[in-house]
Amino acid sequence: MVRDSLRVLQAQGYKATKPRRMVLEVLEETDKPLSPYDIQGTLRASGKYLNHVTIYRILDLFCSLNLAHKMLSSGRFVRCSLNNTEGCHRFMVCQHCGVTREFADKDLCQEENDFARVFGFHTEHHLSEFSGLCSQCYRR
Amino acid sequence: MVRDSLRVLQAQGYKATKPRRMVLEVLEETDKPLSPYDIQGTLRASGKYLNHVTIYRILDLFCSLNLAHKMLSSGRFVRCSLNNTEGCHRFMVCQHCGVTREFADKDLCQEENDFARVFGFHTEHHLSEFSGLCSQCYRR
DNA sequence: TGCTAATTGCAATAATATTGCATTTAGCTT
DNA sequence: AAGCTAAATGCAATATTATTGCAATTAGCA
Repeated sequence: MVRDSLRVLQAQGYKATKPRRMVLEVLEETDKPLSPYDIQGTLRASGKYLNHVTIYRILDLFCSLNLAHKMLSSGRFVRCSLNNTEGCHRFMVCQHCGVTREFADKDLCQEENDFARVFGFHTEHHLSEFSGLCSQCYRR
Repeated sequence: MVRDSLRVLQAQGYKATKPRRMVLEVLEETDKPLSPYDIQGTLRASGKYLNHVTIYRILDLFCSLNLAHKMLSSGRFVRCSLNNTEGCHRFMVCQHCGVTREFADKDLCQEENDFARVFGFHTEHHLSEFSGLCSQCYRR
């Protein structure tokens, strides 16, 4: 939660400012990726305000600390739910409701690396996004 | 090559226009992803011109026909080298030289799908980009 | 060679992202 | 609790990337 994230910030020498708390709260209220302007809109809707530049900078910082992740397919941001110390970020995005979940599997990562090695490629970082249907939307 | 791609265009009822041939040629001259404006620049350098809107539209079309692919990590475009009928696009991007290769592996795809199913997620489409070092750059 | 639908160019505008600098604030020190 | 200072934010300007509507052009057919 927000509390944990703030601790990460301070542990790295960053201040736990009000704007940063605001962005953290917005990110944690949803499991769908949000653009910087989405975040600004959400805040506005509850009578708060942050300049978009500030939001961009905060999101950059969060990504560098692995508190958030930028989805490649949409450029939107989700909070990072896992302490993903390895270079493997795997996301499932529901095409229908937009719900996004991060998950990790060391073995699968390793297999992917091995596969790439067959082509002489030395992987340092994986990014993968699967789109499909989450269990709820699949049922319908 | 360009010839094959033109055949794909016409088979789907699209015209093999001069601008489309120009973009195809640029894409096939390199194995590094190019932005629409990169493509415009390359053309300019050889005394040719295309409006950026045209390039955007051509690239959209190419992607829809699987003649090109938009890299998620950079938003740039590479030609599609594989007839990837399945929903699995896997790319290796060299961090050092930028070379990008597409490859596919049905088994790996299947494993990824199975893994997602454990979480109740029904995958329809994979996108994955590995960054690391190609064999040449790794040697140095 | 002419015709017509498809394609392209152009101008305007929207959406997204970045920069430099003045102002404000978190968190330390006293 | 008040003051200090580096860090963080807001603002204005601007850059970059992408999209729209419409007029002009062109590919491929008759």
